[in-house]
Amino acid sequence: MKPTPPKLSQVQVSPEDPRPRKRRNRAPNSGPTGPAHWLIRSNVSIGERLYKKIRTSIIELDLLPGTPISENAIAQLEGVSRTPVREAILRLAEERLVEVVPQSGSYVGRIPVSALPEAMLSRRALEMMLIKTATARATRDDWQQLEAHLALQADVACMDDIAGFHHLDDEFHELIGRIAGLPRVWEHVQEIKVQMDRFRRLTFAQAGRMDLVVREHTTIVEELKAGSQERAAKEMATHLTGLRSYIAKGVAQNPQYFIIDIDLDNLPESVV
Amino acid sequence: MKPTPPKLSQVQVSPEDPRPRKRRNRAPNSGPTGPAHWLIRSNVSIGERLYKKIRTSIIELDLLPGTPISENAIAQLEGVSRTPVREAILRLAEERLVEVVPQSGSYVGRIPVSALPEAMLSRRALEMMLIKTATARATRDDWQQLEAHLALQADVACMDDIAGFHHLDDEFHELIGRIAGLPRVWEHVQEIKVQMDRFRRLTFAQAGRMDLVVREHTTIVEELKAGSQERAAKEMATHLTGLRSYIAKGVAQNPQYFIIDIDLDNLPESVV
DNA sequence: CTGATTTATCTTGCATACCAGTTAATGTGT
DNA sequence: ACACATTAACTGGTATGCAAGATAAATCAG
Repeated sequence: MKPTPPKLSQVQVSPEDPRPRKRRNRAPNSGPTGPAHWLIRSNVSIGERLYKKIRTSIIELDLLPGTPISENAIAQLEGVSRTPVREAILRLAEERLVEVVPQSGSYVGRIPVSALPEAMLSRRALEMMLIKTATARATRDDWQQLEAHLALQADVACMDDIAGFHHLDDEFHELIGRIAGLPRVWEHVQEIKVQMDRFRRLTFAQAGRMDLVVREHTTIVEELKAGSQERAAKEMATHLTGLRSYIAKGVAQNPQYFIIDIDLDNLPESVV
Repeated sequence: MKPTPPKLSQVQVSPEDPRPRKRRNRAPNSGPTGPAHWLIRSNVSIGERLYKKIRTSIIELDLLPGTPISENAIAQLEGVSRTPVREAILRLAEERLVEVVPQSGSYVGRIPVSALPEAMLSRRALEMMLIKTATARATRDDWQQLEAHLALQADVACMDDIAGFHHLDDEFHELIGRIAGLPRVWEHVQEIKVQMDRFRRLTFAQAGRMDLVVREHTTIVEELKAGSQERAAKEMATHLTGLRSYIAKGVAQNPQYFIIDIDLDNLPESVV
């Protein structure tokens, strides 16, 4: 198959190398220079693609918590080698979406219960800051974008398109982050709320609640337009509070999907 | 060493395999089960070790932003193969501590300027929530721990041990997170503030400010003991605000260390 | 039939090899 | 001298193979 020529290079040639190189090495590590900024290559490596694909499968519960996943199996299924698969798995393990047990197996990460109330509180704190800042900075153009988005939400809510509505919900909060001039904060919120999202999908169908969400969004936008930071923040807090009372019940129904690392009867209190 | 039996397995045997296996395969993927929880192995893989080592070097500025780093060079230096090195580099690239340019080279990540004000605002929002919650929940035992830590801080501040003081500073904020019953939130804050820490080390020596920090910490603890959530939060905000006015100057001094992705003359405002 | 032991076959961790693409020293033509 | 094509030596992305540990089926001892 492979001729495998005698490849003794790779090793560093000694200074007295009898065969003087015709071409000199290229300048090695000549101090801090940074990458050539004029060419930013697109990162569409196999590993990146697999990461996004598996991540979506986990978040949307195509893969239930605790399901064994095998690097080999995925590699065969996708027709690639284990290397990019492993790259994706390791990234997912870092955000606790996958649990890797060395020499034994990997599993879709169970939801750490302690992450749920903390994520809710963190998200609320950050998004209250975002809505205050957005209220202070929003232009009339921003108002229009927000209202157009609200109309879109109402449309999709009518059609009972849960997945589509979930996407729009994220987009709405992202828009507020952009208006606040703090888009990275929304990215952090997204990382924080991953386990919350999985919990929600596991426990309630969330159908019928879409109208309520649109109403709350509408109220938030109204307060934003009125320029009242505190009231807008209060509405945002109302919009994001909750969940806490559902945790104990949700965990009790399907304990195999969770890592119960805190006392379910004594969940962290919320202080607004 | 090892007889290495004819290992033609690995491939899936066809159903009509003339040599029926004496041992059957072990049950494959029999539904969600989760890992064997009774044995939690320590994760001291080479990749993990390298990740922490390189990360520390970057954060503590042993490696300046923009410095080229080579997977091969590190692998040789550490006496391991490229695989675990690559694993570490990829993790670092995710938190923007390394910039990877495919087929060209990798570099210590330059500091994205836009991350600085956003990190400060996020941290402030989260830590204000933490101190309020901690104030509400703290027991007399917690008070003692806090005061003991303040004494420790004062000691180290006297000795001009900057690195040690930085560590204690982090520990103080971590303690507040624990008292609030929300330790994961502090972990998130740590991720958020990485670029801020690098900026600080790049621009000011921070010497002489240690006494001020200890005084501010002391004030915060006093308000916590008094049980006044709002005042404690206000002191925390004061403690964490700042930096903004230094950004433009710091970037101007060493522009090669930064990714200037926002308008330096129009940094995001702070809304408390 | 029950419980301990063996063993085939899994798993992930790491090493190695190869590839395509980038880069910069070099050679060459003008 | 200077512009330009050439090309050796690098880069990170991927494929593959082996090793050590874990696990459950198969086997054996009682």
